[in-house]
Amino acid sequence: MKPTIKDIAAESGVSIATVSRVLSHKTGTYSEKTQAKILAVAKRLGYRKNSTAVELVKKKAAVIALIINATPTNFSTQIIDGIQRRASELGQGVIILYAGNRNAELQHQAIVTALERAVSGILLAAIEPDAEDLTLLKESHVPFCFVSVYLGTDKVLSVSSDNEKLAATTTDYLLDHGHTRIGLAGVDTYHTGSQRIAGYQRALAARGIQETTIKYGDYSYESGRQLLAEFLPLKVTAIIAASDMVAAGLLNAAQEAGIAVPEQLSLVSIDGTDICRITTPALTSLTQDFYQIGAQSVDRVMGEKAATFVPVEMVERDSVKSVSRGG
Amino acid sequence: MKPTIKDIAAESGVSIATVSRVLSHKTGTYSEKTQAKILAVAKRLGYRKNSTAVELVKKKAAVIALIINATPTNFSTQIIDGIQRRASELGQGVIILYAGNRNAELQHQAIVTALERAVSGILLAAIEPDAEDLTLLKESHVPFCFVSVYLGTDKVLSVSSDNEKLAATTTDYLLDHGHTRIGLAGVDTYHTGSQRIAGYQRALAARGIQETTIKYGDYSYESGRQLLAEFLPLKVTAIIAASDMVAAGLLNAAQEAGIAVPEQLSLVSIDGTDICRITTPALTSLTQDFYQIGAQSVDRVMGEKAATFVPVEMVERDSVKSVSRGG
DNA sequence: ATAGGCATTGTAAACGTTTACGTAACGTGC
DNA sequence: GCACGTTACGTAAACGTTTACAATGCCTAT
Repeated sequence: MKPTIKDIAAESGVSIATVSRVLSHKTGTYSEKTQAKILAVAKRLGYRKNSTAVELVKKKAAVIALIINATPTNFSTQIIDGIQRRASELGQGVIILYAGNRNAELQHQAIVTALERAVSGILLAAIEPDAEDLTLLKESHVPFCFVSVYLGTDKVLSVSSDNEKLAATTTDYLLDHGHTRIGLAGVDTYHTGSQRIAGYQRALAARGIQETTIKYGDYSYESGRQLLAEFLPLKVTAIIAASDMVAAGLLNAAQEAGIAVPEQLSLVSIDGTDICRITTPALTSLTQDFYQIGAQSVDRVMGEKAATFVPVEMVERDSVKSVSRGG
Repeated sequence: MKPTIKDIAAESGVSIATVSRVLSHKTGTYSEKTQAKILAVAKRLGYRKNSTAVELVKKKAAVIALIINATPTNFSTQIIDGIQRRASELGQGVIILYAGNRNAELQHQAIVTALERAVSGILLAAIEPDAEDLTLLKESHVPFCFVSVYLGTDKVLSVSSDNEKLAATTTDYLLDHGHTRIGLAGVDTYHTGSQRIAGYQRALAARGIQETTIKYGDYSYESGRQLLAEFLPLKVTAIIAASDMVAAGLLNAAQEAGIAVPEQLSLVSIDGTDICRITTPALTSLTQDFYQIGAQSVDRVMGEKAATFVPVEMVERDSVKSVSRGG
């Protein structure tokens, strides 16, 4: 049987209270002599604390729940990495709960599971909540934070890139390189997609361009492959891809169709993961700092100082060509 | 305050024992009438069970701990996905603990944390344990299983590809395409690397080839980029890359050096993730079934039937050229 | 009528901690 | 020598469940 503080108490001739105080470092409440004695006995017995019991009496688990879509995006590892490290620094464990694929039922279930465990915070990565979930979360009084999704309000905690600004920056970049017929590929119809569309349209409008070319998708490689054909008749000279995978799909489809990138078609990708370095040509990208997004969301949910928007960075590689104005 | 079974009991005029029985579906121990009454009250009060309390009294958490290296390999999401789904089917949650980067201290800490939580099983993904950890795990009497690592013995549970056979198959594939000067790039010096080297050497020896060309690395893109230069003087016509990322590194370095793939150099990658489809040319790969590796490791650790080795598959794409014998 | 069995419920202990409160011993200052 | 403070420790309740065991009432067979 696993030894408990009771065993240590018996063995060292003190009460369990004293053992508990020593083992949980309540300094100033015990003598050095007893400390040494108890520590020695604990070690000899191979004692290991029972977190469950601690959590029960403290009514809080030192654990952050991360709810995430089952379809693993290529950046989720970076987010998880950031969350894990920062959580670890704050003495928190991380429990990951999958929410299926935009499956409302599973999503709800994941939140309930997190609540049942009395976690210290809930992180929702790339999840668009429905009204019921939002109510459930609010009423639970457990702090929660959306990760890589901004609901357009500051009433709810979230950490992400500023999607609107990000799309505007990318559009401006292409405009500055002389492109005027610019497409936007693979965005969805939820918050993230809408914000990017807004930024894209705003940047174009600022230069007097009303005409926009938006093709919806699901951020996947397949999505990019399929979408290329839809852009061809529209004579765009550049496309902004909503994700690295979409960009890779567009790129490969273009190459198969005999369209040279960047000579005949420029491509900028939003995300900037390793994927961009691997393709030929390497993809110029508006790179998001997913590690920071993860790390700061932990700060957010634990009540530490953190920004809502994490800075992005334009990384130039080989998929964009400058065109002469009016060319 | 969150309602407990005590509140429900008071509200519906029964004892907490009855409430517990109804809520945990101990069918046959309560009447339909009481069940209906209790369920109604529970719902009205917004009752949610306290998993911590349940775990304490049951002395087991319905949770599997997954210990994983901090460096996220590009296949870890697939493994995690497999683990998560199968665990969910078996009614288990998943708690992920990062073990740093081959950091013995953190690795040890992660195991201790898992033990403190009284998890129902421990999964160690892509982790090579030291002797102390192995002892700790064995003495804990918590079932544990290595994932994507085979320690070369059946005394310890593990689920992975058969690395030796996998390397032999890949080598045979290149031999069958007429290659005789075949390199092996990016393997490590631990179990996985050694097993692959053994398979590679065995396959070559079977055809009377004693000369081998092995370059060690760490499975990364950078590793692949650097290694190419070391192969050039050796006049190999084909290289087996220890991972997709190594293959991508080799490929891009080759393209920069003006070496055409597959015309002047053939490449086969071990792993077969999405990366292989994205590069130009697409990489022929010995594809591992990481999802299954994850899923079966859960079965393993939960005492269900599962195989140690998960089948692999040769997927032909565009990075291998046939050469005429003696050419 | 009575014993026995069954269905249903209650009582209370247990799980392994933390911690409020009480207390004993031992100065210390007067 | 006494009040008082401090240090070190013990007692016991509490956290929210599960479950062994006991108890009750009712039904049935004799």
